[in-house]
Amino acid sequence: MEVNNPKYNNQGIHVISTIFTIDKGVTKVLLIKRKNNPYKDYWALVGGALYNDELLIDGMKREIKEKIGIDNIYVEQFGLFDKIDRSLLKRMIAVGYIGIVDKDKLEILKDTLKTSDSDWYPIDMIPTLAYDHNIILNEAIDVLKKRLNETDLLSNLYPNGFTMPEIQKIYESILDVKFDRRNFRKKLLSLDIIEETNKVEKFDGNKPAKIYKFKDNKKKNVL
Amino acid sequence: MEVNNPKYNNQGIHVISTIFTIDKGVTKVLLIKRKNNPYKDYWALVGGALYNDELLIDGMKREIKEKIGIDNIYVEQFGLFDKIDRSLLKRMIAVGYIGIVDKDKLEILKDTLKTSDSDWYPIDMIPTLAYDHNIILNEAIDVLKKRLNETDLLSNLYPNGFTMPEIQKIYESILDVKFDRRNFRKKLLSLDIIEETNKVEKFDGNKPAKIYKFKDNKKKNVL
DNA sequence: CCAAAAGTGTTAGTCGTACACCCATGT
DNA sequence: ACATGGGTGTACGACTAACACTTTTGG
Repeated sequence: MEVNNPKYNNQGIHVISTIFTIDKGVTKVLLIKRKNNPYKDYWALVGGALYNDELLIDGMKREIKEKIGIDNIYVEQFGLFDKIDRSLLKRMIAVGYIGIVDKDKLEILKDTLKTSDSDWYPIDMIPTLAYDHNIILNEAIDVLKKRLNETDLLSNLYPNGFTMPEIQKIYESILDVKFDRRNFRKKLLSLDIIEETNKVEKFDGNKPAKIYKFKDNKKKNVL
Repeated sequence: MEVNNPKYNNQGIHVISTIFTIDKGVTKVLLIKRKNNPYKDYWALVGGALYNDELLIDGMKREIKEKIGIDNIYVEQFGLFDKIDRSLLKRMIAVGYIGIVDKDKLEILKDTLKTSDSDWYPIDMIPTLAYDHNIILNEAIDVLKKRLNETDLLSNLYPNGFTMPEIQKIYESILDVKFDRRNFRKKLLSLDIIEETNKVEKFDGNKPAKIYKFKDNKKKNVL
């Protein structure tokens, strides 16, 4: 390889995350507002340029930490974005990541070195984003639905376990369908990805719900 | 983005293909022998560095053309390989591609500008390859099996149509299982990805077999 | 008419889907 | 005791898997 060959000496990698949450039945994605050019004051997905000495996943986690202050959330790769002019300064290839979090358990930074704001946007009310981030987000939404039963995406959401009604509402919100309670329970149990704990969650005036948790060896990755 | 920031000013993209064929029931992959350092005289997968002005898929097809002389075969993305030291001259991220071809219908070059040999290797008899190509190949073999029914991977194999026994042998070779003839036919027809032609293929002394072909709108991509 | 390989239909089991009643709790 | 929401079982239809005989051809 000729290291300085101009045909390929001006390239870089972006790592871009689509971080979702379910807020009262509405699927939302986390956007940040850019402080600097290019795309100053545009909303954007959380991400940035990979460093030379980082694995992709580590660069992604660093960017998430820098831009919204959150440590170590589980995200997984879902696609590549290679339009030649998607970034104007350099030839940048973007690697897309997906994660799902419980927004009420996190403290999202509003203002950082490179961001002036952050907020959760319903996925059907997304403004024009920086770069090709609208394209990345749309693909992420499709992949999110396909991955629910195949990967560990939901593992961030309930670190302390969940009840059947809770997790069913998550599935229903993301997939935009309704499931029969009995069949949903049977199906999820039959997938061999969750297990019962001996705890229950009590509500005011209701029958307590059993708490389940995801098995450790839960799901296989896909990409 | 600070274009010359040393944290990320020395990166590049590899496009690497795993091109499979089925040879008398044995799944084989195409390897080339490298003419130059690094890894001079090692066997390797077909691939190389992406140019700045190319889409990934176009760079992949250019590399396939340069290294084995084949035009325009169908390949699809299947994964990313990001080990920090996978290439020593630069930080290189590899994008893996998969394709399946009929080796008897192609004229594979043995000697090119950068290659001194090429050959088909059974996937359980692979030598030590250049770079991280053994890792890439192993992952490709897994993905190949999962994708058979989901994508257009088989479309290269039979541009002029195929008989049920032919395509069944391909499935059986790749998946390493046996199917019941009746059930295989029913299943493939039920997938709505193939259609009957009015042609038959005659064999010596046997009942002629109907020729089917893949529908144009056949399958959806996955990655 | 024989050998070789292609074509076809039926049955049993499994999985997914639809659906209604009982149970535990707090007030 | 009642209101609220959680837990459970059964019956039907759809899909998957097992299995053997008939058809067409060339020699």
